[in-house]
Amino acid sequence: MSGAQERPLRADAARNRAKLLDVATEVFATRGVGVPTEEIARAAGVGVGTLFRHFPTKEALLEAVMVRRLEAIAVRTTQLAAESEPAEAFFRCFRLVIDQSEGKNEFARALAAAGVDAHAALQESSEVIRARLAGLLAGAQQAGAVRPELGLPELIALMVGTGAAMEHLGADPAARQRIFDVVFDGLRPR
Amino acid sequence: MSGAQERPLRADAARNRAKLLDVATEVFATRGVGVPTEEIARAAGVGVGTLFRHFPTKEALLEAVMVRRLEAIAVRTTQLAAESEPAEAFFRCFRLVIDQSEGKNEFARALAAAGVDAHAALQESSEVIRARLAGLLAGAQQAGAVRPELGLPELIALMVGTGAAMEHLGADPAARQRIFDVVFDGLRPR
Amino acid sequence: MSGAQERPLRADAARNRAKLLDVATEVFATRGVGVPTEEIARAAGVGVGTLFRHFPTKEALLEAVMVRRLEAIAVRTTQLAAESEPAEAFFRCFRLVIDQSEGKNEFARALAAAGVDAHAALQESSEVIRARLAGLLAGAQQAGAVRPELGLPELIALMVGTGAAMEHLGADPAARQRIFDVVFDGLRPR
Amino acid sequence: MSGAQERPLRADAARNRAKLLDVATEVFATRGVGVPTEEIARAAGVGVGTLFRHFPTKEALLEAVMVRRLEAIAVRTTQLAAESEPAEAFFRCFRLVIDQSEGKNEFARALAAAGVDAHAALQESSEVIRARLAGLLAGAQQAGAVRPELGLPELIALMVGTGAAMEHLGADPAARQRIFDVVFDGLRPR
DNA sequence: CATGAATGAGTATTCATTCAT
DNA sequence: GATGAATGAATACTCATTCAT
Repeated sequence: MSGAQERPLRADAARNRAKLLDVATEVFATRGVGVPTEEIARAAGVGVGTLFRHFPTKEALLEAVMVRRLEAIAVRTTQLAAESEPAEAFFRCFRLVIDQSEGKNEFARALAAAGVDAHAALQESSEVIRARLAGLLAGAQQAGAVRPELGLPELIALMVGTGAAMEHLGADPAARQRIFDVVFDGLRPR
Repeated sequence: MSGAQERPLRADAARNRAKLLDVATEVFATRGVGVPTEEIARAAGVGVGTLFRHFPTKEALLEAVMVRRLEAIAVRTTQLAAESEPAEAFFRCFRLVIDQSEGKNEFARALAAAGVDAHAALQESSEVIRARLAGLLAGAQQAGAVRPELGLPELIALMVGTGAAMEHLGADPAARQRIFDVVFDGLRPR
Repeated sequence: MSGAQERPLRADAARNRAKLLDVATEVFATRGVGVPTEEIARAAGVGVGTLFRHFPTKEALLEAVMVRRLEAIAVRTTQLAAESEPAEAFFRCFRLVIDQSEGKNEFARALAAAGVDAHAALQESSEVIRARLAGLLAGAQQAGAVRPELGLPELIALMVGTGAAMEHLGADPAARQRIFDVVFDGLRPR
Repeated sequence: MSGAQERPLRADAARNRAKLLDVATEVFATRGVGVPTEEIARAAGVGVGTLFRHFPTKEALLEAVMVRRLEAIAVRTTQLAAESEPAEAFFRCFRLVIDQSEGKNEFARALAAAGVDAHAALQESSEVIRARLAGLLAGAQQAGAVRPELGLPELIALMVGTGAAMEHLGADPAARQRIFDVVFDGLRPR
């Protein structure tokens, strides 16, 4: 169910792969996707060759980074959905998604990819999230906590937009809260 | 009023400059800022040399594009402010800004530049807009149409975010309207 | 006698031409031949078009600069030869040539061109100088003031070399004199 | 002893680097420093990328070429100084320096760099040579073989100048010898 | 498997020269 | 004649990707 079957990777290879993902996540988030592959490899303590062995393309690396993020979100989302009532779960998830989107506009792209085209590998992860979000939305709407006319596309667009707003706003927590106030109040019926 | 005086520019030169700006605006918006300068020049029907005569740097070209956008917005904003009552003016301007932001995330950058630092040339245009937006915001707040705790930074962030949301959503007018409903309702007090 | 016949040039055109030559001489000497034509034109207070009307090529401009220098040297050389005895005339001319070669290695090139290939226009001026130098050399040799085995090529090479040495040395007059002492003593028989 | 330690470089990499240096030395000497990097790379049988991997800048390549020349001269100079008496050592070194300066005015630049400022990397090599030359000069002066009033700057200038003279003169060995006669006799006291 | 040297297409920018105004 | 806008070939340098060691 998760693409082509892969042999289990030797321990060091797995470590390299994980380190590359960590470094790339950090680097893409803080400095954008324009950073040269060599630099990422060096920061991960491996040669470029190794990077390209694990990820045949720079784009593949970016994709893997996004997938990992999406999967993390999917997991947390599932937890939250289990822990809380529908309405609360919905809003906590919304907030979670935004808070996860630290760094540049890279995550916006990730979500955008989830919503729009999505390369093969992303497809799967984003489908999971989309399904989860759809479920949360429906639950919140049935609970009368969210405007009933909103669809999944609008929800995702609002998440992307709120993420962009936060990114532009910077770190001021009070201001961030005011943004959430606006969006969350706006989401409520009437 | 805006820096060194410039001689009026020959007719053909002015035409080329304008064409370059138009093409660059379009191209940056649809395909991002990574598009080669040569391609922009070719699309404008001139040689690269001409492009670099008018804009000494690719960045200078981008800046000029943004300035033109900001100035257009400033003008329309002023008109709207004069025509309507405070509350209506505020919401019409908000919508105007978003509707002007067609194409990729390029406009988000323009507004971001307006909100953050911006090179010298942008500074002026963005100051004008910021002042105008501040005035509109204050007016709408005094009229009781907008939450009083919001400041200019939050307003700009919300505009950037709403633009991003729209971009991600695509053209569907009903869905766009639902986004506006959320944001505008959220902006209102209580 | 001086190449193709030219119509006498209108007064302003002649002024422009002279100004361009002056500026180019200065600029080539102080900043090398890499300076853009536009800059030379601007410094002369004319447009590039005018520059290229007078000198169809950048190289042609450089050539004209050299020719003027060579002609000036030829004139001074002739004067000196008339005023002094052979031996003194020789050494005064040598010194003159070196002192004229202010600035960069541009004059070395001019003399090199005189000695070696020389584009058509240079040919004539350099021939005049070569003849004059040959005469001075022969006179000094007959007067027993210069080693009899030296030929014109060696003399020119020594001038080029002394010019290069001076250029490298800078302005210190005492040091320059010591270079002259070495070369002049070396030129004497025995 | 000379800056950061460098790992030994793989065999093929070392070969490429050496080939590039050889080619650049030849090409800069015969055709000047204006030769395109691509051409140098092609002549060395590598891609441009390889050239820029070894020398991050065209200027760095030129510098490396000069350093190699200076070092070679320093080595030979030291040998000669050890083999001969002061006076003979001085003149043999002078001749050596000149004979090494084949090709255009490129070596003049190298020596000029040695005499004037020079980028960091050149500094060291040129210091070695300057010290060696100063020693030779002092020795020859104490032996009464060279005019006592000459300093190191004049000596270097004379070398640069003699090199320029030779370059201008071409290959004729008899004529070259006559130039040496003039300069060497001129260097002697009285 | 890991390494990092090699590759070369791609990009912004300059500048001699031409030509419409 | 003079002007300076337009041209486009040329050039240094970057970076994703391949492959010999």
